[in-house]
Amino acid sequence: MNLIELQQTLRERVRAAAADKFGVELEQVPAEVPPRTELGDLAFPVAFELAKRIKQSTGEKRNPRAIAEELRRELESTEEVARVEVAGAGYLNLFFDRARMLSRLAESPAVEVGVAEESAADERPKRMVEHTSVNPNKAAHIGHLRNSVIGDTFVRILRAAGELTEVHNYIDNTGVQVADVVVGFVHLERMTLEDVRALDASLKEDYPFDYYCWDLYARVGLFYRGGDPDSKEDPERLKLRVETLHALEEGDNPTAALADYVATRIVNCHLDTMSRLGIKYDLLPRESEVLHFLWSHAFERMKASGAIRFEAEGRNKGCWVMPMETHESSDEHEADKVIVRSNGTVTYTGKDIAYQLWKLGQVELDFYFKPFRTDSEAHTVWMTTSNAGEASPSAPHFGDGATVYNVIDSRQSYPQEVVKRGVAAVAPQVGEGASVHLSYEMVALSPAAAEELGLELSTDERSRTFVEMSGRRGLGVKADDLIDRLEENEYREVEERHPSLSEERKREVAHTLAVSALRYFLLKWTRNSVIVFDFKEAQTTTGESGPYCLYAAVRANSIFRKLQTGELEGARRLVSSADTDTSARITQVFEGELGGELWALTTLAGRLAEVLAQAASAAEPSHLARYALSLAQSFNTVYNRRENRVLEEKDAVRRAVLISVFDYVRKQLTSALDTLGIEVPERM
RNA sequence: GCACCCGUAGCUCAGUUGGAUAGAGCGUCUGACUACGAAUCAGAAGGUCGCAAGUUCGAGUCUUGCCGGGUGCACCA
Repeated sequence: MNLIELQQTLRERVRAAAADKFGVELEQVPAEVPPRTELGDLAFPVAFELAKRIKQSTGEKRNPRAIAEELRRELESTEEVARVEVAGAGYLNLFFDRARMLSRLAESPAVEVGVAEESAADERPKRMVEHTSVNPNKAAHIGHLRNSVIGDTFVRILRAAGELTEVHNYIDNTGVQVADVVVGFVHLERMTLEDVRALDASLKEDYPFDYYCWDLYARVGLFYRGGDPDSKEDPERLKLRVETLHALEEGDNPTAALADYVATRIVNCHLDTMSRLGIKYDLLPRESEVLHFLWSHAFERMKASGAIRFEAEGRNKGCWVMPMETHESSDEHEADKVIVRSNGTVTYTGKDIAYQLWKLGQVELDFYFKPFRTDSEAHTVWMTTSNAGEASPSAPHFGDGATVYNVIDSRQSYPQEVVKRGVAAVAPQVGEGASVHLSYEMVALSPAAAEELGLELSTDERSRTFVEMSGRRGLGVKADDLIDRLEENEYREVEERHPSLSEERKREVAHTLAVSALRYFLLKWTRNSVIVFDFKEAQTTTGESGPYCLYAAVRANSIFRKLQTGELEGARRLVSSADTDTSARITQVFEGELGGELWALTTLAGRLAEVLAQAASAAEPSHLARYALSLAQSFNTVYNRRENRVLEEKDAVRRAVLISVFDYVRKQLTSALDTLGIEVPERM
């Protein structure tokens, strides 16, 4: 039995007792963790609610404390509960049987991360998570990292909470951004597909293809503005973009072939970048297939359901639009959203509705799938394809999700709202609840970080609290540069502390620490908070950081390396023995200030499953990040006390309790960190 | 103008479906190592939770109004 199950049992008891003794049917029984351990392990503030309900139904005024007293006896008969106190105005405070709980917790299996792989017989509703979705025309930047890390961590949380997931990284391979880079290659550099291939092959490791495109894209932007970054775009030059875009949508021509080469190459670069952070995908759905396979079918459904209408006159004459009544229109802004332009092309929002309908199993047509690439751990990521000849018969069953989570920055909340409404209008049976916009705020840089990455700042910018990224000003940080920098910083620390490690090991540890610093930094804030990246803050070991959490786990592990063989098993046997004398002595270990602190650590470690469930339902990875930190903090506090030194402990029972608690804590902490995508190294 | 998000300690932020004395980190000050790993820990100082009403046994949390900040409102994505 874990804490969640016990809580559930106790809730049921309270509910039954309320019905039995007071004739009140409670829909839910809120439970909470008391503010201090002295007040117990679990509290039910249920007597207040009952007093109110009794008064409502019978008019009789009952004192909450008296009600709590009556419920007390009911709860005390539970095996795991040592005693119950009525406190304050009527709180029911429960104290667990510490010896019994320790043996239960010590036996419980660790939360398993990522093992809940799908199988053909899996009946669980599928949670679709789309994240990353970076335009495949240049290197990924720091803002994309927040998207990917939030998305990937959310996937890990869902899996750890027992859910079935499918991870998508949408590839907009026929959009404006790809077209612009193609304009650069074709019109600025006068290159053919063969030239681009040759160029790609000639590029060195420190300036790869995605970096090249990053610069080329900036040059194209400048070209559209006639060479002046502050002037307007020249309509004549923009015609090249439109021509290119048309060629991409038509397909089967040299321009489209070049675009396909660029997009596919950049997708590979993005996958490489994300893979450095342990991020993987199941499927790469491409816009080209959404257009070819889904659009016409989805369009018919949208028309048939009345979700969209044709405008015969007015501002949107000739367009198919989705009416948005709740948004007031004004002279300047039309509230209705255009889905199909008057020239017959589809807007991004239109394609997104079609794609979302497919993800939810509401469009019957299907794509072809081909394996795109397989990583070192034999995980294959698939890609959609229009070419039936490439279709793999062994492709997994994609789509047919029950819920869709789209990790997209908060600036796109309006179009996401349109998509949600559109889907619900076409498929009322899935409704709006099936579409979740997992929005997050932007990432800026601290002035110190910007300068560390080689950006030139004005004196004004240097004095501000953060520097905003700006593509136009060239103020941008490539994800790989950022990760490189983090790894270099950590490498210096590792070299100083463990000069005897092999070069390879040092690099490995530095990499692990860098990933922990970056992922933790991106995850510790709630999603709707703007974050300011700073190397010092991310890589500190004394504050709220990944390395701090790792240090606690590494220290815990080092104890177990020094224990005698079999001692851990012996300790487990001792704490799980039913012997009343032993359990009395175990209970004693948890008494007093020192024991209370140890007990608080134990119950905190026991809350992982509960935290995972909350993080999953709130779609908020920062809950888990905060939990990991507090567990690491509590462990460090307990660990630091001289009285708690395991290896010096002479009393056999106390030693066994310390071993069991620390073993449980390190397991829970490791699971929590694993779920955050942070791996615990042997040394650091 | 309309919609969404945010105002909590000097700074940056947490705060579960409304619950007990509002918490962290940084910064400041004072302490603890020939170490089960000090990349750590302990202690101190620091708050009219933007303002004002309302609902409630109970409000940082819910409602309304105001003040202040951010974002979005294309036949771009």
